[in-house]
Amino acid sequence: MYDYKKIEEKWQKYWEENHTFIAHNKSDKQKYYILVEFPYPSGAGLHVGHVRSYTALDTLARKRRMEGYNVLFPMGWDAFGAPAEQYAIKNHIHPSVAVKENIKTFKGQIQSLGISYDWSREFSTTDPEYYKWTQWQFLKFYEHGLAYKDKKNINWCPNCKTGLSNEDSSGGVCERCGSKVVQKEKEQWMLRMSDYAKQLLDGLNDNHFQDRIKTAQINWIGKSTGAEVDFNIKDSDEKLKIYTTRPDTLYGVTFMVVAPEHPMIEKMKDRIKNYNEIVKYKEVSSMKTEFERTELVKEKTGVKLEGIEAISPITGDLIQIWTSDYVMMHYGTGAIMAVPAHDGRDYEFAKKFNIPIIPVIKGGDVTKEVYTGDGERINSGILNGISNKEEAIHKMLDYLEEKGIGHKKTNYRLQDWVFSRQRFWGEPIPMIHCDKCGYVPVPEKDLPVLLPDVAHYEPTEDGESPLALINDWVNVACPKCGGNAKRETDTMPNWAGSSWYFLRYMDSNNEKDFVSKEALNYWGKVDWYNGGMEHATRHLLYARFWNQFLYNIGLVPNKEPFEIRTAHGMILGDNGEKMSKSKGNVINPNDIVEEMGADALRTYEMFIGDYEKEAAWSTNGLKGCKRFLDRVWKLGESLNSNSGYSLETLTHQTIKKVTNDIENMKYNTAVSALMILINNYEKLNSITKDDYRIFLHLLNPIAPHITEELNEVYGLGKPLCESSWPTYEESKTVENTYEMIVQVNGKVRGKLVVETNTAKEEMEQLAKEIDNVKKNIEGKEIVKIITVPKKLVNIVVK
RNA sequence: GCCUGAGUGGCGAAAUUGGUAGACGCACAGGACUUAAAAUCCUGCGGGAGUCAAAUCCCGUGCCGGUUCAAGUCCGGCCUUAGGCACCA
Repeated sequence: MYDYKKIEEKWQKYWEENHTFIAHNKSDKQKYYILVEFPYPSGAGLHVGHVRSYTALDTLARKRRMEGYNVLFPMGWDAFGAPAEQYAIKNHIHPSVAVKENIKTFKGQIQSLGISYDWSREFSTTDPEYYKWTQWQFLKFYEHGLAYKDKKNINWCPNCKTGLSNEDSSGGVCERCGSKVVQKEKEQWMLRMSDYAKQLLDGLNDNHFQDRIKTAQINWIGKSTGAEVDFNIKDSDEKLKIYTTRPDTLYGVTFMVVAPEHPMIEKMKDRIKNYNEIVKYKEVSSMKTEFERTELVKEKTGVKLEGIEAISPITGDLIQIWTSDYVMMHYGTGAIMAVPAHDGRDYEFAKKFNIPIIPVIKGGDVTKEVYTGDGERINSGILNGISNKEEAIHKMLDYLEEKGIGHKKTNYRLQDWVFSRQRFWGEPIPMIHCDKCGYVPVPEKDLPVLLPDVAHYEPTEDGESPLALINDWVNVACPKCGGNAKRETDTMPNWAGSSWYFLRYMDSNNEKDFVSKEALNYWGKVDWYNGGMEHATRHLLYARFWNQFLYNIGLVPNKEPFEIRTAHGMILGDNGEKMSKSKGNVINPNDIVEEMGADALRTYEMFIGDYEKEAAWSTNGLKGCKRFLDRVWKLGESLNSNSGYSLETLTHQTIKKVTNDIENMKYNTAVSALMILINNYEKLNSITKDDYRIFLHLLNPIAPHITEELNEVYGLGKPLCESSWPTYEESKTVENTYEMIVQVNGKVRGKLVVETNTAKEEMEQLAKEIDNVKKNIEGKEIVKIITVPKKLVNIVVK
């Protein structure tokens, strides 16, 4: 019927030659910045899931341009990191070569879809021209004291031979290879993200993220409010500082627990009679990963610190001190006051080790692990008789502060970002270590620190970066004293490059600066950022942290980088499972473009279901959308020479519906509105050119090729991409008549077409005249009549 | 355990935010065209009762209860499911 392939190629060429989608950094138009997460160009090629979000935001971008905005809609590549490296090792080619190949494949695939990206701004995070600035920004973190090196137990993947962030090792397994993560003590570069916990939390009020995304970030940051309280150690100047959210239960403390790594153990070494036993316990628990400490070990373990005791700051009672790995060193103060009567974990521990339990809240059920909030305080000194939780907490806080024993304290779960990876394929951390001067930053003029061109990049056995083996790269003169020094061989995590790429797009060819001030001021924030739910915590938090830092040191004009953040749902295989080679349910977008055309694929992916939810692929559903496009094509054969809209009301309704639906990401109902319109056109013998043009225009952002072609073939006007988005008149979306519903006791007993402006009294009159209604109210008493204009009449009878 | 969502025909899903439940599409069935098939077009399509056919009636949005003239929508309590957090003090 028509050669979609030819048509798609033709219009893609047209857009390219006419620079239709090139964004300009100077314009009288209002700016609008739309961003979809850039892909990781894996060897597997484009996934139909990519097509969903790219098409969705492309639809928005095309509409915005037609609405008169200067739209920035860029695309690039996130290509550092383990997958590219693994792929390269497996196939015995250099990662940079593999990345280039993969990018070529991806780009070709994306271009065949007709997404309106501004390709002039394309870059890869692996381009030295780009990672030069990633390194430069790392130096800014260092300069401002936010990058530091610290020896600490890190999550270590024995298979990938690299350190992992908490984010990358959740569940105790390596996110990439699935191996069991172990603990390893290593010097790591860290970014002080925990300093930003409050700003990252507060900033969420300054943008419009979808609630589920906002909630995920709030949970991740993990704010909790409570108090820090000092317990004196008997016969010592030492104090044991604890953190609690329930200072109102202070009278119920019967023991204390410190984390095995708590520094007090070392300090009190001489007084702890069973020190050897404690050290042994510490060793055993340090072997366990966080995951084992929290998930696998059901039974509480611990050792009492013999020889030292704490003193309750409010009762003066002596309190035994234990160590147990159910207390974490990195949260709060690494020490807790245990209230076994009202905390499940403390209760378990007390039960096992026969420690006394003192209830302080009436009705608090210890066996059910319940912290009963409200209930009368008993055995609680100054709090006795109070039954409101908040009141009790406040009273205790006031008391603690007055006596100088404790104070209010807010804690966050968010930790510092482990920024080192012992890999080849990442941005080298631009630091030099000199025995005399310590760590010295690489001078700006020497950036970028390029990755050396070598033959081997497999990780080393001892866990050092492969870069450590390359002597003439590692050995370097100290920039400060000129003496012998060594380069840092750790590289940055994959998340580094993606933490500021949205800024670079504003001015991606700038050689003098990471982005020019003018470009930053013009484009400002990303107006609409879309990406996967899997990035709602990590990537999104890192990027916000990075941007907030740049803002705080005066390098970018906005504290929050993204105004709107949305997330698409995954596309699953036709069996409802995640697409994977092993399950044989992978759909290759290339094949679909080949067989049905890009427009059919795009239309189907927009029609498949709620954009935010996951959806199972259906080839039959795809065929239905192809059928729809064929009917759009055929509709051109029934044009008459009249002008104006044949179906004025429906046309205005459809313009309204499609316009609003695209804004609300209700693409599925936008398509269905167009299906309804074409169904109605087909019932007419012929339609006008105006009818056809408006229809093509509304469909254009979703199916851009076929609509441009038909617009040209029938000489309906200038290309749609160069025309203004259709507008509707509210008054014309309203029908002259409507179907009035008549109910008796809430049940539909009749329907009647009446004029839209029919008065209430007349509606009631007409309602009572319907035979079936008469039948239903006959011989009964009318209690009342509810009349809703333009909708219904409900007669209530007894 | 805590925090978000979601649960509607055979299937993907709609429902103006309290006002005709199932739009639109798929699948299926019957018919037209064809030597035939595909494609295309027309008709039907939640379940049940009723009828030659209708009209009409009953049931139906995870379960139980409530508010209301009216509930998929609001309230209370459960169940299932997806995601986030989690010995976090």
